[in-house]
Amino acid sequence: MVQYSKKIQGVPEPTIRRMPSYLAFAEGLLRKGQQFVSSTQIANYMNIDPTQVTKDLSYTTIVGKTRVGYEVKAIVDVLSEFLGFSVMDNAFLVGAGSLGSALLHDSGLNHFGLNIEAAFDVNPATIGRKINDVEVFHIDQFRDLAQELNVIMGIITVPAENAQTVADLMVAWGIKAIWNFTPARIKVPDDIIVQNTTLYSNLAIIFNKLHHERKEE
Amino acid sequence: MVQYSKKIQGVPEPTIRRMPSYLAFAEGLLRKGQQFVSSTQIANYMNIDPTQVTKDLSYTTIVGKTRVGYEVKAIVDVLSEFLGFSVMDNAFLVGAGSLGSALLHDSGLNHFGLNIEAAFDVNPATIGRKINDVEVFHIDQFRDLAQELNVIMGIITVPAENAQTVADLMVAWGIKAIWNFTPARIKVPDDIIVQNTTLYSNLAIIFNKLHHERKEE
DNA sequence: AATCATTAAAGAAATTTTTCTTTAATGAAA
DNA sequence: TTTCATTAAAGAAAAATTTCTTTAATGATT
Repeated sequence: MVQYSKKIQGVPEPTIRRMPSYLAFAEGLLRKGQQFVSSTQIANYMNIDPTQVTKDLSYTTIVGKTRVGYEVKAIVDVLSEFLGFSVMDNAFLVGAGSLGSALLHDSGLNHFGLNIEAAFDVNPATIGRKINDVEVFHIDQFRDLAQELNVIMGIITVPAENAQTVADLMVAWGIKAIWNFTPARIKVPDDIIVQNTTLYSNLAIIFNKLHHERKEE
Repeated sequence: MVQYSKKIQGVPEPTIRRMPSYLAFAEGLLRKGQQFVSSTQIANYMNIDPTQVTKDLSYTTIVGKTRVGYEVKAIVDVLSEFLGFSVMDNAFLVGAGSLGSALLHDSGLNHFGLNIEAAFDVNPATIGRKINDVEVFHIDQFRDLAQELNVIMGIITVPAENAQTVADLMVAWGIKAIWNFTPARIKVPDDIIVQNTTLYSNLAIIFNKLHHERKEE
């Protein structure tokens, strides 16, 4: 079957996954006052191939100079911009349990362009409280607040069995993207962006390497 | 160049990433009393191709029955075993800040075979406290405790700039695997397993889809 | 009992991602 | 000034992963 349209100009997801680390590295170099950095240096830091770095950076407007490398400042500026870390987007978080409150405490999210406007839960013990200056509301109040505030992302940190219910509510509320931290997979309309982040997948990979994989010799 | 040895029998990492979700789905079905599940059902739940599911499951000992599907109980049992979720491994966590304490609160880790024996920090405010029954020690005490307890994994949840220092200590302490939650990349000997889990990568992917990617039409 | 529809499984093909190779540029050293 | 070594960049090749195709099995339906 002929495919008449696809993602235009899509940057590979593995590339995007690596970029925040390039950025973190460059930010560190910037603080240390280093002006240029070569793909070899970056690759060495990341334990990957140098051409991988140049390929990845070639998706942006950054250009390197032969025998010199890339300008550190340019990497920081262009990459933050490219990754969407330089504009602030608003989010609601549903599920103010342990993982939820950890995210509320994480200043890194703010640093990378995500502002959590409010949190929601059903637990009377947490409702009304403030976690790191973010107020926790009863989930029934979500609809009204979503109207007032310009919120485009919903973060799901409830138990897996409630993920779909929360997702349905978020879609009804007009949210554009959902960051799902449960192992459950949610069904949403095609135009809603879903990103699943399951910590346990990483655990599974570690265990697999520890228990199964024999070493290369 | 001829490669004389490689990973033997390596299961693709994307496969392992998907497996915890298969498992979570199967556990849900088991609770509901469903006895069999087809690859189509699983694929529909995951929003992936059915053959992907059969391929993934073919790496395990699970076999399906034509026109019936896979036995739910078998998926649960074999997958938990396969993913290493059915034996308990001990870990130390360094960095009892917001993310660190969230992990300490997360019962899911225990459910999936990871037991955090102790936590470490340098902040006097947290040292001596117990977080969800896990005691927080000063990092200097790590060496002694590592001797006593059979700990194979170290979890790094310190600020990025301290990641390498902590990793070096962990390696010196004889840890076999490191789960690194910072965006920094750490250098360790080849025989140490490192798994990097950077939340901000996921954020980058969402932003990229929100800001850059045009929809297919 | 015969047909049909659904399914797992295996292998082929297509796609995606990574690694390798070549080229040209240029700062540093001789 | 000339040579040398390092680098980015572009394209080719290789490797990994996903999707497609075919086959055979079998429960359900007629």
